[in-house]
Amino acid sequence: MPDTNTNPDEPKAESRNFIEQIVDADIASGKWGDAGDRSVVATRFPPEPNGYLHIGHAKSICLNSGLAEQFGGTFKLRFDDTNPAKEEQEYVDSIIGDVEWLGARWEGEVRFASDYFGQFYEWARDLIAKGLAYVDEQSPEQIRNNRGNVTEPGVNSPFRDRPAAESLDLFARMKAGEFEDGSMVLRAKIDMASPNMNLRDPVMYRVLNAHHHRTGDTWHIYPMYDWAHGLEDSIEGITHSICTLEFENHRPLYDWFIDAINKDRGEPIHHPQQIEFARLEPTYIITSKRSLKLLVDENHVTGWDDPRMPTISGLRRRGFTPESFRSFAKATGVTKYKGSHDIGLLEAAVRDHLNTEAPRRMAVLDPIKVVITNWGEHGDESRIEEFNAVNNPNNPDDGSRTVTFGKEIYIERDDFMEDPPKKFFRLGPGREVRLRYAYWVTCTDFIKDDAGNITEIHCTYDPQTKGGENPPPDAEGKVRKVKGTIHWVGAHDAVDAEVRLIDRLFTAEHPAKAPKDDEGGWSFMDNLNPDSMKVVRNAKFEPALASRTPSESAWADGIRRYQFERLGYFCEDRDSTQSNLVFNRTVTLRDSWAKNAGK
RNA sequence: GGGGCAAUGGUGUAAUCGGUAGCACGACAGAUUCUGAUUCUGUUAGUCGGGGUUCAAGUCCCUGUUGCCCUACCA
Repeated sequence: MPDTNTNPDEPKAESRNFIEQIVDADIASGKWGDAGDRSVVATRFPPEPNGYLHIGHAKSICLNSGLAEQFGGTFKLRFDDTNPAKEEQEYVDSIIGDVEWLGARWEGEVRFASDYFGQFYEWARDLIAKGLAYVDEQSPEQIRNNRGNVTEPGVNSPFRDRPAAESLDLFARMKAGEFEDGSMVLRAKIDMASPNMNLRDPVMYRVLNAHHHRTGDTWHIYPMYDWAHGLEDSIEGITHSICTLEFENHRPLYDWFIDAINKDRGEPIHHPQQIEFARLEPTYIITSKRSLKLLVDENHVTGWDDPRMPTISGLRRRGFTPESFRSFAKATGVTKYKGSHDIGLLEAAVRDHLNTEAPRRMAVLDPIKVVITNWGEHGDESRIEEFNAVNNPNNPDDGSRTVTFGKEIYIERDDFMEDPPKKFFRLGPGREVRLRYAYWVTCTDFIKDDAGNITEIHCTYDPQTKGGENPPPDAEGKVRKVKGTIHWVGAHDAVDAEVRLIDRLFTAEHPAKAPKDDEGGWSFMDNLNPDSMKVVRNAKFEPALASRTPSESAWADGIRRYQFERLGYFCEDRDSTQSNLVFNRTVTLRDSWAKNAGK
């Protein structure tokens, strides 16, 4: 047996993902500073402001900011705004809001790659002077054709060996705006025969006579992502430059650029370490920004923050919490394996959070009227009785509120069956159920309209069950039992409301994946779920849902969230007004009855 | 015909020097319950294939297979 000096009573050390292990090793070896100094860890989140952030970005934010937090290092927020054609201020604003909402705290000001354009330009001139870059006047087509392919080497540009002075002059004139878009580029002089296509003299700058959302018209050339990105990280002193798997083949290029700048240089510039991990790929969701933009532009959804969208703003509007994002990010792990992640994990995470935090309320989505026929036999027929309802049985500190009961109430249409099976624990002719917090009632009759729809149910109540309590034992000592408890809302004080029942936007587990027999006609739009949002306009709410009750604590983001008993978790939509309440369903409760009924 | 990366239950992930394959979600059973929720208990099921080294292999070596990425003046 091996030496087992571990104490079984000691909690097992938390497992570390492969990135944490790298950081641990770097700190131990003193790679970035004094050995053991954890505060040297510097990470960042570098979005391009060309769309709204989605749940995959949320994971990256959690990973990067979480690492900095865990080690006591720093986390920065930087926009990668190197392409003026696609980027807009609206996206900058939404992204900042999303990162804040998630709870990630960045160091100092928000940064922009465009702030470093001058530095990039100087370093590019330096590379030209060293004979490591050149201005190429080939057309885009020629450049593409001369690049070769994965098995064939490319051929050198005829401009590759032009004198540095000539390139320097041309580069200055490119910057000055003397040339047309696409007329020439600055290329790194690496190796046109490299098996890594990224090293076949990649383009560093292109002529783009375009207006930039921050630098205006000062530039006529813009750096390519591959040239800029590693330099941005270098300038900001990023130690661990975390990105997704598809950039693995780019890492040698980023290393080459830094080495090229540092060649013959007195004080070398900082050389970040890039680490790639597999992006989050949740089921039933698409995360391509292009596709998401298409959904918005073609009005398949109402906007980037439509509650069906996998964007952070959409999921927030749907009711998901920052905590649920963080635990989802943690649950999905950090690896280099490109799998897919069950969206059920996100739903489990938000249920878990909301179960402890969300006050309970009663709401009837598809109301059917119930008349208590013997209400007048035990007192004034018009009387209203008050009952105490706890806000959260799992959290006694949440207090309670009052619900009121009278002769007429509403229950859920689903909670009554004319001819129920034995295992149906709800209402049916002759059956008795508990109305939560109120009384036990027995169905004596029901009324149908000409179309055969049930329009009204008649019940008697048992005054001995006041508050929903069990009735006293009978003469033989037996206590009557009831199998089911259902929710209800008093007809006399019910508040009308609109409820949006949100379901997954796509019906396919992998909506972006074309079927095998696709011959080109397929589109991810084919997988759109026609029932992704059902709007219920005649829901009945208990009055305590109309506004926040005094006993209720406010949510950090100001969004009111509740559990509607037996239905699910819901939050108030931003369309909601005092006179027209609108709620979104975040997620249903787990429902083993519905699951078995479906079998 | 090239280069890079990856492979552990249904899904996602752990396993420190080569030493009991663990956790979460799900599924299934049962208990509790004024939410068919929650909670609790139990069950289920896994190291991509083939060789090799070793007392001992998810882990080391050889070899094969499968999947993903790479030929924008996008990021």
